[in-house]
This record gives sequence, C-alpha cells and structure tokens, in this order.
Amino acid sequence: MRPMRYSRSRKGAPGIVEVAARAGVSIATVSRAFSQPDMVRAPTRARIEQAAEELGYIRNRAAGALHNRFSGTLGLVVPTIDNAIFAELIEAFSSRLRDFDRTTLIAAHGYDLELEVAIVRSLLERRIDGIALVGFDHAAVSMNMLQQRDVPVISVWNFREESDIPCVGADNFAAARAVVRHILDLGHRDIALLFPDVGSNDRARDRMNGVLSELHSAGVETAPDRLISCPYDIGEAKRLVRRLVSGKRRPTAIMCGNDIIAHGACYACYAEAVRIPDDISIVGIGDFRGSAHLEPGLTTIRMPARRIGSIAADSLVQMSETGMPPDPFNQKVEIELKDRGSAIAL
Amino acid sequence: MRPMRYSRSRKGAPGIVEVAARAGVSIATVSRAFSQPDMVRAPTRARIEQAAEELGYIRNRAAGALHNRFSGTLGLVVPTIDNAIFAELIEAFSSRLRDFDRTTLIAAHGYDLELEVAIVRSLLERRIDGIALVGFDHAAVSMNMLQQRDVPVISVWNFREESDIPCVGADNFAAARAVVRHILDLGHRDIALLFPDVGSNDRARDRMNGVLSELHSAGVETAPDRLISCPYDIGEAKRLVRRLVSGKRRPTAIMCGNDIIAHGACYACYAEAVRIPDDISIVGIGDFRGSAHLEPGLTTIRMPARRIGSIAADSLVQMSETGMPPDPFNQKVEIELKDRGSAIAL
DNA sequence: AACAAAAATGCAAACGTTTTCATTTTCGTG
DNA sequence: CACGAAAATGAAAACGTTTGCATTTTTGTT
Repeated sequence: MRPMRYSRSRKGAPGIVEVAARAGVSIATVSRAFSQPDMVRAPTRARIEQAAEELGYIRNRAAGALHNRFSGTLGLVVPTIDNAIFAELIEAFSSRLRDFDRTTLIAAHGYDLELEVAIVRSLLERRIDGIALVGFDHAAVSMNMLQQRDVPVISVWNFREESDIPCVGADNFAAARAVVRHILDLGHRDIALLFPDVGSNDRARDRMNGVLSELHSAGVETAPDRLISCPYDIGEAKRLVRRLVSGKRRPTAIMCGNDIIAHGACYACYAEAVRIPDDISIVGIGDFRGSAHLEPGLTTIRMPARRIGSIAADSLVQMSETGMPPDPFNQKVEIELKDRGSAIAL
Repeated sequence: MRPMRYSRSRKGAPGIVEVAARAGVSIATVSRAFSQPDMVRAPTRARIEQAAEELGYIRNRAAGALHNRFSGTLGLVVPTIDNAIFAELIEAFSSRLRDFDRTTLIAAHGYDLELEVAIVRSLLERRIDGIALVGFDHAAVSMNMLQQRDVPVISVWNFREESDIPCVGADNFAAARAVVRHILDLGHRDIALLFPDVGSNDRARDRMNGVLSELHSAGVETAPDRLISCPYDIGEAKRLVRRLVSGKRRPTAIMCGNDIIAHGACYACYAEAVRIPDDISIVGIGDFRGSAHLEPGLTTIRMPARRIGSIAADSLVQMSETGMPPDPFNQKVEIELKDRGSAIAL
C-alpha cells in the first residue's frame, strides 16, 4: 500500500566498531567514551562523539548489560495503572529514575497474584537491576525468585515498621485512625464505613484495621449494616450510598476507604439532594486529584504519592549500586489531614 | 543493620549452560526448548524443563536480543501517565502486549518535545522492537532516529486520514463537531468554549478546529470573551467557570475541550448554585472515568481508549514481525455521543 | 632534554544466548 | 531388517559491548 518498508535485519545500524573506525581509535576507547567519559582525553572524546553523531550511532545497552551485570532498567509493579492512585507514583518513580539514567519497566497485575508472578518472572528475564512492588502481599514464588537472584526489592506505598524488606510509604493504619479521630472529634457516632474488599490488599486492610481500632478505643460500636463492602468504583459507590442516604436511618457521617469511593458518595448525595456537610459528613483517604475541588472540598488524608515514588527510586538505585540494603531501611512519609469542609461538627 | 546483603555479582544465577549439563543435552537444545519448543522432542523437553525448574533458571532475554535483533520490548510514549486520559490506553496496550509475550517500556514526557527526544533515544538504546507515540506532533530528530533504524512507529490516540505514519485513534476533529452539533441542535447559541492551549497538542488543536468549523458552518459567531483558554486542571477550570457563570452575561452552554475541564465546570456550578442542566448546559469530550456518574451525568463523547491501546499493540507487533506497514495502515475507532443529561434544549 | 610517574589507549577475552550447518537418531516403508 | 527421509541434536561461530592487563603516550620535574 505505502512504499515504506522496515528492513527485517537492522543491518544499517552502525555499532561501536564503525564509530571506532571513523574516529581512528579502538573500540575500547569508544566504549569508555560513553560509559566512563573522563577516562578518555577531551580531544579524543570529541573525535569519537563527532563520529558517533555523523553515523547516528546509538549504543546498545543490552550488549553492555550482558557483560557487566547491570541493565540500567528497574521494574515497578502496580496493581493497576488505570485508577489514578498509582499514576502519580509511577510518574514520579520513572522520572526520578531518568535522572539516574535508568529506565523503568512498568507492569500492572490487576490484583491478580498469579499474574504478578508471571510479571516478576518476565522482568527478571529482562534482568532488571531492582524492583519496586506495591504493598506487602505477594506470592511466595515471586519473592523467592527475587531473593534467589539477589535482586534488590522495595515495597512501596504502604509502610510497616516491622517490614522485613525495605519499604517506603505511608502508614495506612495511622491514616485511617487519624481521619476517624477527626470525625469522632466532630461528635459523630453513627458512622457508615465503606471499604473495598480487604482480601488481597494490605493497604485497604491496614486502613480497615485502623478504623476499627480507633472506633473501638473510643468505645463506639459499629452496627453490622453500617459496614459496607464497596468496590473501587465510583459508580458502585454512588449506587450504594444513594441507597444508604435515602433510607430512613441515615448515618450522620460516611467514612470512605479511599477517595474514589468518597467521590461516588458525594455524587450520590448530589443526586439525592442530601446536603454535604449539613445533612451528612463525608471523609475519604488518599486526596486524589480532584478531591480538593469537589463541592464542598473533600476532607481527606493526603498521601504524598510523588514523594513515595521519588524516594523509592532513590533507594532502589542505591541498593543496586551498593549491593546493600538502603540506608534508612524503611521510610515513613508524612501524612496530613486535609480539612476541607465535607465534614463538620454535628 | 539488617543481615541481608545483595551480592554484587549475580554469580549464583544458573545459565543455559548449567541447565544443559544437568539435563544432559547441549546448550543448543536448551535454547530451542525455550524459544521454539516444538523443535525438541517431548521427553527431552521434559528433562530440560525439570532441570531448569530445579536450578531456578530464568532465561536472559538480553543475551538473546543480542543475537537475533528482537528484544521483545515495545515502547509507549505518552505526554503524561498522571492524568487518567492515558492510563487506560497504557494498561490496554501493555496488557495486550503481554498476550504476545512482549514487554512494555512506558515513558512520559510532560508535553516537552526535548524530553521526548531523550526518551526516544533511551528507548532505542534498549533496542525496542517498535514504538507507539501519542499524537502527531513530534520533534523531527525523534522521527529521524526512528526512521534511520527502521523501527516500526505508530501514532496513537488521534486519527488523521492523511497521516504518513500508521495511526490508530479517534477523529478528534469529528468528535468536536459532533458534540457542537448536539448543543446547536438543542438550540444553544451563546456557547462558551473552554479549551486547553493548543500549542503542542494536536488532539486539542483538532478539537478546537472542529468546534470552530462546525460553529462557522452553522453561522454562529463566538464572541472573543466566550473563547477561554483553560489548562488541563480541574481546579483552574473550576475557578474560570465560577467567574463565567456568576457574571451577568451567563452563556446558555459551556463546551469543554475535555472531560477534566468539564468536571471543573460542573463543580463550579455546584459551588455557584447554578443548576445543570436547567440553568446551563455543559458538555465535554473524552468520557473519562467518573463522567457518567457526575450529577447529572456528563454529556460527552466516548473515546475508546482501551480499544485504541489494544489495536495499537496488535499493529505494532505485526509490524515488527512482518517488517511491513500494518495491514489497515491507519484505523479510526468509532466515537459515540453519550447523552447523559448535562445538556438539554433551551 | 631526560626520566619517572601518571594517564590514555589498545588488545583480546569474556558475557549468555541464538542459529547455521553438520551429524546423529528416529521413523516409516518395503 | 534394511534403507532412506525426516526429525532431533550437537558443535561452534556469531551478536555488540565491557574490562583487565599490557602498551603507548603524555605530563611534570629536574
């Protein structure tokens, strides 16, 4: 159809050999000019760079990785890219890695641990120099593969003091406690809890536990029908909350396991003409893009996704370079209650 | 601190040689057992697989890529991961590639063409088998590098019949026309336009042109103060629209260049107690996650991001395998007006 | 200008696969 | 059971770098 055609064998592509010939030096020198520039004299380097420029040479990292054991690529495995929670994390992580001249392999497993195993395997086939995994729930197989090959691993997003692999993240347990504390302080006692299924998700589980723990120590009991399981989906959350707030026994506050659910809850209230915060208080966790601009702004807990991604990248590079665990073995990033007005005193 | 330590040289890692020894075959056979399984007899293969299993062998794709010219990795370059527009695209693309046993290298350039060049270069250093770029606006340097090395390229997200590289995407020009047609049909004539800066963004530019074209052919004039430049940001959109709707000359409809702006517009109306759609009609383009659940649901144009990602993956693999342009050289995915109630007749 | 020390460069052997070609084994048929 | 064809396997040469070691060049000192 079109004349264009991709040559099957990239024959034309010049290698280090062609550059060396053109610059009148040995291939060793060319190699050094790129990987350890200050080992070669400035004029020589200039000649090489010009030759490379003229030939359109692009170095082949794979060939190098074969010799020294570093591919310059790090893996980041998230449950999903699609849901805005992890987007900031990914972006910060990979952008920070670029500062170190490293590349990021990103993969999503959709909360499927089987698939996670396959992904880890595939990343190992690419000989990544390190890997960041979201959370602490992982298949033993994955961890074994990584451990056997001594690949640096870091857990991101969630934080636990007693973690046995390095981690950087927010204390989800504490975050949940803080926000519950907030609504309790406002005088609420009839609080509906909307949480995602905590099965294969340690973040949600830690939050859930935080909530229950704080409620318990405040002596507040939660009726079974106030504990609602809600998927990570605005539409579902909206549906569930419409039913909740239109019923006769409307709670005075809704505590949402994450901001997506909280968004759905807000829309539900708009739909049912239930006023926030006058008729009902709503709080979330996570402070997603957009939460600040809801009407009224959503009271939630800010979790610094970008910071987590950036720190994780630093740690992972450090691990891969030193061959040692990172210096602060695990790092807790600060969380912050954003009181924006979607929750007020009774 | 912790006893753990990563050995600098991954000495322990067994290679194809160890597997061969253990299985009592040559390394050639082991190689074939993995890359072309049906070239080796079942019992032999079984022995090899068991040996590999016992040793915890993981093949080294980099080494293979060195020999044949295929790395099994494809690149996807997006403006940003962070903004939910491209998240679905990314996920669909990489998930489809996994079906082909390929890996995805994802990178974001933040609408910075300089950075895009660096990214393309970095991807080429990893010897990707193909690359998908969002849109048509790219630095000549990038395209030259790709062309010189015969790397299959596909443009995703936007569609243009006359594109000279293969593309798969939605016709943004037509999409904009369709939604303008819709509000014109509803009788609106005083329409505010909120569009992002169209400088380095062909999608936004095509949409803008579509809008102006449709308005023009309908003989509707747009006052200069009805044409508002708005960044891709809910907060900014909200601020601008609050001012717009609280002023004395309130338009009867707001047409937003994308759903993010539309979300901001809706929040602005909530804040100013301007009723949608009774007091004002609002339409967007893009149908993001959440648009359907706004109150009222946002009337917008659905663009099948997942489908685009999936098709792009198919095409790119096909290109890299055949060495030819993809069969349908470019593909237009269907768009659909979602009439949800945020825009009604005057 | 001569010399030693330091810096720059070259040589050649890896790195872990894939693949071509040759050789061996298996299989079907008479 | 022998024969030839087909299938399976093996030996060895790539693939494009990096790096240890040897050699050459440069630099600084007298």
